[in-house]
Amino acid sequence: MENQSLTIGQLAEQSRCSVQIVRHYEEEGLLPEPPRTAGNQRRYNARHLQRLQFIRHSRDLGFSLQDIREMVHLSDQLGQSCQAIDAIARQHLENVERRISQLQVLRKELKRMVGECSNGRISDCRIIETLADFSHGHGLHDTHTAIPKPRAAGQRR
Amino acid sequence: MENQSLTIGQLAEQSRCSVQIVRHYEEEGLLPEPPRTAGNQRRYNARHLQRLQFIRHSRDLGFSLQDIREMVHLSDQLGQSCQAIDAIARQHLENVERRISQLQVLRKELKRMVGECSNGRISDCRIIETLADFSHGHGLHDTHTAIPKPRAAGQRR
DNA sequence: CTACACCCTATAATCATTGTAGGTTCAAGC
DNA sequence: GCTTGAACCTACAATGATTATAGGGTGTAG
Repeated sequence: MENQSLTIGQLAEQSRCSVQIVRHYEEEGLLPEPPRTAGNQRRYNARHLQRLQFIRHSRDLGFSLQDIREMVHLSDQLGQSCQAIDAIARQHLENVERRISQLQVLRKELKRMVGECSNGRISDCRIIETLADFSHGHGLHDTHTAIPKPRAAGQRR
Repeated sequence: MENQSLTIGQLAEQSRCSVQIVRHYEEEGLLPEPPRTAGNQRRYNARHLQRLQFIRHSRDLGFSLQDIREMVHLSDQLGQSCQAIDAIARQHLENVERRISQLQVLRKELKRMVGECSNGRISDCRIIETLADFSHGHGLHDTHTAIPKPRAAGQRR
């Protein structure tokens, strides 16, 4: 059991996060405040890393920080039932499935659009026409699903 | 050809937008500044409505305001080729398709997670375990696709 | 002419993340 | 022991699209 301490930079690297976002998660109450050196720098241990990876993985799966906050707090109470966590996950799964069907409708319309464009004059452009024409229902009108936009990955540092 | 003028509220209602967002689109250069009454209130005509519907439909399809700005400006130059617009649409279609496959991977993992949770104690919870376990690759790591989050619809006013 | 619904501008909040500015600390090499 | 430079610190602003709030002014029906 290697008990060595990690700098924030090492922690970030090992969890595919930016250094800033690690500090942000601490501020948001997702990651416990680590001890500091005499010079005020954060020093982390393996448990911090584990929690950060939990957060990062959950974000990859599209959970909101609010969802993750709840799951993290729930998971600290080991004796409790995990019904609440299951409920969050099921709710999220529903959102994902709704979002997938919306995007499939959308893909269909986009495909039709680009298929019909013959790269002619703009005055004849089917894309413009399609976008301007609002009269055909396309089932996209109740899109209140909270799938967060994926974060940029692989470009920290 | 009914040439009556619309208040901003009427325009918003007919295009399923909020009043605030109409003003915002004007500020962003997507919607031309309409004439005003002596008392400084905006009065719109049918062409404003048409453009706003173009914008709204494009947003429904997930185009960014930047995309729409380009398309709107391109579409004002009727003689030009519509290659550029086609390129924007194709690019967006690619983003949508990438996003769909990501979400499908994600759905699979979520389904497995909720399937394995037996609503027992948190100490045995498979969901927590799955989220904490970061070791299995799941192909979600390069998610820099710019599909905008769908706006809330049906709750303006 | 008075209500009152609707309009006006300006500014802040949302969400998750990145970027910037200006300063401090740690550790390696000399 | 001292210097250097990378990595750290805090604090704040920006992103993108939209909603919300505050504090007013306008238009029109009764």
